[in-house]
Amino acid sequence: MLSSRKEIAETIRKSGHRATSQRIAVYEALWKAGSHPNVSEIHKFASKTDPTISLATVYKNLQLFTEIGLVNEMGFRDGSTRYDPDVKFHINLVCNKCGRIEDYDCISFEEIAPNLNQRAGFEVQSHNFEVSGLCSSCRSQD
Amino acid sequence: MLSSRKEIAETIRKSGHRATSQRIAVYEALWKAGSHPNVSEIHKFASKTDPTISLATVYKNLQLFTEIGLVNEMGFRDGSTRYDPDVKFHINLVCNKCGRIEDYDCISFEEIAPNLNQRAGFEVQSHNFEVSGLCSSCRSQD
DNA sequence: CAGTTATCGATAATCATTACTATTTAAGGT
DNA sequence: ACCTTAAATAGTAATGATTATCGATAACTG
Repeated sequence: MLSSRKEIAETIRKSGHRATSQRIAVYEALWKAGSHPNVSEIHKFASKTDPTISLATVYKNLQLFTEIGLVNEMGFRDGSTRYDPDVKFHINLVCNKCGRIEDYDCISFEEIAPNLNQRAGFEVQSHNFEVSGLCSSCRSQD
Repeated sequence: MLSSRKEIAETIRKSGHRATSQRIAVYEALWKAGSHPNVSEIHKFASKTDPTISLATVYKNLQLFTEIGLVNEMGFRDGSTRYDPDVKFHINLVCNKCGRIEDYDCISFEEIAPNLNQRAGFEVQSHNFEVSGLCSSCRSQD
């Protein structure tokens, strides 16, 4: 996690892009907007810092952050697209009833698919491991 | 895989739904439409069997098949939703450049997250494991 | 500090998905 | 085989998410 605005700005510049105030607001909003926020949730939080920030700007910057590896963009089974600034490999447990997403730590990706790069010639850039079903609290309600 | 129409029809009826000709056409199209088809690809193939089948019908039946476990519905990073009649656990390697999706077999889900049900109280209904990056042929083009 | 050009805001356009409704049809009982 | 009836369908309108467009603005370079 990049904590200071200076640090965020430098990371963006290093990737060859301009460190605008909107970009920094979007990056900060990513962390404030709770776990696995979608675009409109991120926009809501970015608006607190910059009340005139456009939804289109949020979209474009999330795309940029995805390209430069600052955030993990994920498509879910229900069609929603969500973002996670925590790029560490983990399982997302998605409840089909209440919709909550819970992170679950498991063995490393290297243990799951050893030497994927050499075996399949595939260069990994990001992961999304979604497991959907029923969470404990929804199961006990029936 | 259910091969005969009679077998498909029986499976649908067992789930408490009507075995319509459109449903059977959608199920058969799922296999004919190549690997990980999206809705419009499935609709295209189902139209060959039933030229008047509606896109809305394809949507509704894919939803039904997902509910009764006949197909795996998956959301991808690029926002697309695709369907896989092969519900066996595997990794989908998605190339960010050419878009091709390649299946990759790995260790079982039980080995990745042992006793998930007991540990997290989570009842698993489906998986989608997406790994995106660059495939071997796109890498060698640079 | 001025010039260049990436980026922004606002909004229109596009695309995927869902909602709606009159009509058709599968399945069960006679 | 024929009714009955509720489920399912076709066609289309409505919705919602994402992308495209473009004139205005501001970040970086020298």
